Amino acid sequence: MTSRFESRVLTVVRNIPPGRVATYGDVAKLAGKPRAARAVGNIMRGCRRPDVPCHRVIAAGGRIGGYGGRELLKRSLLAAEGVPVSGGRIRDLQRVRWHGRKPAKP
DNA sequence: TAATTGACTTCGC
DNA sequence: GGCGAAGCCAATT
Repeated sequence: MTSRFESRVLTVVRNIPPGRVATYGDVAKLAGKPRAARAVGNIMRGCRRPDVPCHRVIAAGGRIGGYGGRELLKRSLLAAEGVPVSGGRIRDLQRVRWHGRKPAKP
């Protein structure tokens, strides 16, 4: 906790605009470690803060992670933000995929 | 300090 | 399309 990487990940996730999503790999990449997708997941698990929209962070291929159990709380939140979701999957991932236009300041 | 675990990703069968 | 194995990183025990 409170490691550099974690701060960066949190900042990146916080910068994800509404209606957009990013994969764990993308967040990791934006955080400076393109292969730290697992680590990102771990950080998310321990964070769960209101200032960090963890529901906008999804798995690769438009799949939802395990957050919220099997009912996929993320799905509802994403759908409510305008993200096209289909049975627990993002319909047009490339369309809503966030590219990090608002980079964090280290 | 070392080993295990997990909200991951990608390739192969 | 589903299942398994290998690889990578941080947190936890």
